[in-house]
Amino acid sequence: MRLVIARCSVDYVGRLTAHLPSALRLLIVKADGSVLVHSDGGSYKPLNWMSPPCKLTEEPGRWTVTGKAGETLAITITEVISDSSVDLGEDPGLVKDGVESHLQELLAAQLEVLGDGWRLVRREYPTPIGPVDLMCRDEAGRSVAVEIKRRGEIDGVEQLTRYLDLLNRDPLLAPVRGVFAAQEIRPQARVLASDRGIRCVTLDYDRMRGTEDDSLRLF
Amino acid sequence: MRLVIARCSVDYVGRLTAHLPSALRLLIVKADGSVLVHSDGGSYKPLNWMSPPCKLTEEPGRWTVTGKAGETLAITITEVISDSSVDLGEDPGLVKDGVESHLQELLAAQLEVLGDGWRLVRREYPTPIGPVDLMCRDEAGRSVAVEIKRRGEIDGVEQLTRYLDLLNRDPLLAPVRGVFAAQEIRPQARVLASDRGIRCVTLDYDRMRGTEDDSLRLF
DNA sequence: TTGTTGATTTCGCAA
DNA sequence: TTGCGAAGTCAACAA
Repeated sequence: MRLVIARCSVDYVGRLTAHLPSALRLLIVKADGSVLVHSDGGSYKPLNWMSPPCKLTEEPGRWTVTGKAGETLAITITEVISDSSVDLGEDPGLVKDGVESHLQELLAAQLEVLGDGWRLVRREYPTPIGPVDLMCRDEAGRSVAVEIKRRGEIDGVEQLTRYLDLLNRDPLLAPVRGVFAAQEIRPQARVLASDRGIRCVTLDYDRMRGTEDDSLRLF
Repeated sequence: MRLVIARCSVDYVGRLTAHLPSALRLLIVKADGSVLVHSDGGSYKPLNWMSPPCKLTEEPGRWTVTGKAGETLAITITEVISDSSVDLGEDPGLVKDGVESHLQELLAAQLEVLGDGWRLVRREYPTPIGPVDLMCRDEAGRSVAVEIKRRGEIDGVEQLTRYLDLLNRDPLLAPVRGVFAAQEIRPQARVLASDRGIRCVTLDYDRMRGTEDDSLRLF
């Protein structure tokens, strides 16, 4: 990794055209050739960048980075404050926990959260417009489509509605009811779901994870 | 801006829980207190970070960054390779060109892409649930609502559907047809649009921009 | 302040 | 490889 503090102006031409007037900035060149142009603020997103795969050509006072699809990042450098390189080696990578797939996994294993006697038909039940998170049968054997979100918003209710419209055209499944399950459900989403006869269920992630731990402890 | 090259492990607890095993990484502390943890690869996104507003507490071998909503980023440092600071000053910021608004502008000026004899009623035609990108009349004077996206996905079709539902309640406009125009339209969005009687049009941005240039060259 | 929409989105999974 | 949905999305803009 190479770190350069320099006064530079930057021009990007690709999906869009963008220009950065001259100023002091941090330029990062990563091992894969990608380049980031950071200012001393904003967010984690650079002012400008080039994603790998790309190629950096260096001339005095001018860097040209060319991407795979022909995008170019042209950096004009008028003053270099510092320029250093360091070998960081491979990174072992990030370990995440707590995302939607885990919620889906937990709920699939704990269908009793939705109702006693419920059975799982399958996870990621395929439809022409995308997979339904969980397809179930309730205690009376009736079809239920379950949409799971970390945060329940209107989009999720729309998504479930589309699935239900489609699934209800299948005489082998119909009638199919809907359950919208999320860690947190926004009031607007709750209203819309209610209006469409969709049941909302708030999931307690910590408790569900705890239940999983408990069951593991039994062995 | 402060740049530190250090061997560190990182733990984030917030919306999710994440852990980074010990490795050599670049730590960036920006003027607003935000912290980025970068490895020598990936994209412009850091492995881990804390967005402003936040507060950095530094003890020997341990940084604790606390966000506004109580999220914490704990960095345990076992070896410091380098540690330097530099004042970059304010950044003049980025100037962009070529996004969705430009597509809308181009299509409004080249309605023949949609059909001969079409007329523009207005851009950003207002409705109670948001503006329709283009409201037109076709060669026979029939109303057409046009939704423009850079990439056409299901959400865009839903959006246009909501507009059409609403517009068709207005006897002065009804019946209103829909056109979904985008540089690239995803198959699922195409299926949904087709199912709802919405016409899909793929826009060639470079060609449309070229046409604009051609017309400019006439003067 | 809150909600909505776009993004040079990036990232990860599955077909 | 490609398509598609999620993201600690971020960020700009309107109500």
